[in-house]
Amino acid sequence: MKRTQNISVAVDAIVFGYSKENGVSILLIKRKYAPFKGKWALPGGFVEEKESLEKAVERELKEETGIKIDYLEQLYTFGKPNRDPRNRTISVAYFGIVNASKFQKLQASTDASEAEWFNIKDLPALGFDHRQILSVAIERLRSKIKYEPIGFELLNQRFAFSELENLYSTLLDRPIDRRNFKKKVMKLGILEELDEKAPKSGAGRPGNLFQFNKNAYDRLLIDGMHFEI
Amino acid sequence: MKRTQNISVAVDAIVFGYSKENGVSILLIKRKYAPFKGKWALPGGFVEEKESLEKAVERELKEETGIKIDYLEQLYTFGKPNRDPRNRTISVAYFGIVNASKFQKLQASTDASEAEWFNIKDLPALGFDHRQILSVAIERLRSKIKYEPIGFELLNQRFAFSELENLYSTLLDRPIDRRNFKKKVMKLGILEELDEKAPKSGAGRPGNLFQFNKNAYDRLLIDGMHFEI
DNA sequence: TATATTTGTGTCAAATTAACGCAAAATAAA
DNA sequence: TTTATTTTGCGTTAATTTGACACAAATATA
Repeated sequence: MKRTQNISVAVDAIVFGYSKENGVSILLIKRKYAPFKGKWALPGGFVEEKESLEKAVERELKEETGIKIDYLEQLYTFGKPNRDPRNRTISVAYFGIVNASKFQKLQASTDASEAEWFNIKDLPALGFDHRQILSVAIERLRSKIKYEPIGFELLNQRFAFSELENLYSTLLDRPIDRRNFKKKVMKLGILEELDEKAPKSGAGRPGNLFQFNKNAYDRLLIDGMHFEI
Repeated sequence: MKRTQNISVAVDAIVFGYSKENGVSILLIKRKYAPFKGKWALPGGFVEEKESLEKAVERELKEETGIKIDYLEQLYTFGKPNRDPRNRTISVAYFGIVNASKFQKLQASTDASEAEWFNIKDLPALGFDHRQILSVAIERLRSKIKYEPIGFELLNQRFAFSELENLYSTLLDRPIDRRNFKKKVMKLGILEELDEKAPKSGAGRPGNLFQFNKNAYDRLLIDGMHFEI
């Protein structure tokens, strides 16, 4: 077969993080080179000859942000002919999540790096078609928490129940009934309640810590779950 | 930026069709050239320089099978380094549906062409990683009919209710209660019952024709629907 | 004409959901 | 120290939804 094609293949990563104080955030980098030099954009870059797409994402994330991802799945492939001003590039976008502890860590060391977290409600202008990619990712996150316990990936391994509640009501952008929510989540059987109390944060009765049971979750996925809140 | 990459970009199409007699089927072509010459494979091919990915799928489908699709959405991008024996190729796979009338039509003119419908339970050996792509597509179809009325795309515009019931029970591979199913579907408010009777086919009381109301469906999508059967 | 087949319309108990009440355990204010 | 205020844990109850069936009506077929 003759080679007449001249299309580049890139990957981009939309990485979500969460904390109660900063809300749902995504990781952006400040571009060092043209095009869009100095502008904010999604971390990503060109795929190397012998690496898989996933490896490419992980490599780029490490290079550009120093972060190692906790959850990664393919989001969508963007391929409009003129989305890159240089030459035609199709980008396979990946959807990633880091848990709360890593999210906090990067925040502390942000100054040195060119990577920064931005609350999804307060985003800067972005290069390329990254704004559009981001919209697709946010939509995916919103719908995903309704049928997969993906929300747990955003928290630490052990968390207070109110953090989970807070996360869901932030993502769904509406109040949720605390009592009914807890009943529903517990009935899924994927959370273990620990004896330990959560570290105190302000007023109120201290609650137990909870943790996510991965095995129970995998069993659930086989049957298929629906988790309408 | 230096061009060091040498990756080809292709699209593949998984096109579903349905009829009561032949069940859920997908469209395959017999390859005319190496690699996998003479083997069955998904329709598809390399993306041209200035066309979008969707246009590429539509073009390839027309060239290879003569069919025009009724529903098309991106499925997944497959990019393992050695999935094509020639040189590295990533393939953006698309998920398509044709409605029953077109499905029948191709069947009639199959002999001349190299395209053929295969029931998804009785598939031939496939070239490349197309078997894996197919699995992802079938999984998508199975899960999609549970939260989007995508099943209607597989039928004709006007259909007997039993055809819909039959489609769902075929796809879900289990019996469904006809009466409860009808109640649930009708409550979605996206079907209109016509005065006309369905053309008779065998014994039994003749039923009304139904048709899908696209406007009502779009309204429903905004709120989000769940359609657990 | 009797029988089998398919469609249309219900019924009803069980399970689930949504809305809310209230006491217990902590901090914050008086 | 006493009294709010806040947050958690554990309910109750009515309304709704689901799942399992019953049965009559309209047609083809034996």
